[in-house]
Amino acid sequence: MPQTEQTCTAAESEAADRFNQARAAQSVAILEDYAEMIGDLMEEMGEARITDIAKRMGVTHPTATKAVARLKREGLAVSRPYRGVFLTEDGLALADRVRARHRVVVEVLTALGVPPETAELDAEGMEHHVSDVTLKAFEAFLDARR
Amino acid sequence: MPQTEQTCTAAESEAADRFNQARAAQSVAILEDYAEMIGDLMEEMGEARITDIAKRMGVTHPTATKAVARLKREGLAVSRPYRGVFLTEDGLALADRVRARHRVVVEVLTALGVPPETAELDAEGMEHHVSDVTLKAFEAFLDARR
DNA sequence: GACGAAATAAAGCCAAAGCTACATTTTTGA
DNA sequence: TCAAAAATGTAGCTTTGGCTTTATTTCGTC
Ligand SMILES: [Mn+2]
Ligand SMILES: [Mn+2]
Ligand SMILES: [Mn+2]
Ligand SMILES: [Mn+2]
Repeated sequence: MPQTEQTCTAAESEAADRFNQARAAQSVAILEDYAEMIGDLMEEMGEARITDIAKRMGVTHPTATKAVARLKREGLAVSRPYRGVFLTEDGLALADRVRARHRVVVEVLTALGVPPETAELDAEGMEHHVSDVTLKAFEAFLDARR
Repeated sequence: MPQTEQTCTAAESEAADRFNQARAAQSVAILEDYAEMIGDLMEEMGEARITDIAKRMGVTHPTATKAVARLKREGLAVSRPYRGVFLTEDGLALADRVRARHRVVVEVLTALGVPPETAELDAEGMEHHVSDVTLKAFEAFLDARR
């Protein structure tokens, strides 16, 4: 039977889909940034202290504590009171994926003529909205021009 | 006198700057999306009704109402109770800038081999983190390959 | 070992952005 | 005309991610 029921137009639902995807990406952006950064600190210092996390993120330490609580709740990190924070296996995997994507985005931007410092700044926000499909395209583009 | 005072390392302050810029961009992202979208509705229908705004954004109407309240507070829109929403001169200028940037981002993505539908989806989030410097680079890149 | 400094925790405030539920106004059409 | 439907407003709840302030714990040093 022809489905003529329609609660919204095509333009409406397409736009809504776009905004919903952008919102979804944004809701994990902070998790991604913290995971990547805690991974960096673990690499550099062996562990990630709340103070160092807060300094790197440019926030106060209670804010960092809350973010770490969310990471723990999502199974991405572990920590005991007054001790350092450590990524779980899942957290490490996320950190690695995010770090690799970050690098690709920066490389693409610089390849397009964006100054390196600007590329770093813009990539920090853009990266979270780069889907797997787009990431593959970016990698192919970079490979092709070597 | 040599300024040896240092409250944080270079790595820390650079990272913090990056995250602060990303946060700043995010805080205006929703304003930008609503402004662009209300501009579209004004073009298509002469005015933007709360119901249509909500449908396009994929949110409920109270959420749309709150966003419009913020636009009005920031001098980007005007409206009277139970009537349509209209962009101010500032709001229109913002909408035009945002719409142009959106198009450039989509074009760059497709030029890099991203499928059009994916480009539209990803651009909706990425656009807000594209600085003026990067936008200029994007435009130059597109111009060069014509 | 004790004490001061540093780090961490905990409590609570705020604004933004989503939602539901309900009240009110406007529009539509019989 | 006027009653039902649609649109809009309003109230209030939740989560998130900032913040400040205050309490507690750990650490470094003498
Ligand atoms: Mn980031
Ligand atoms: Mn990053
Ligand atoms: Mn957008
Ligand atoms: Mn857009």
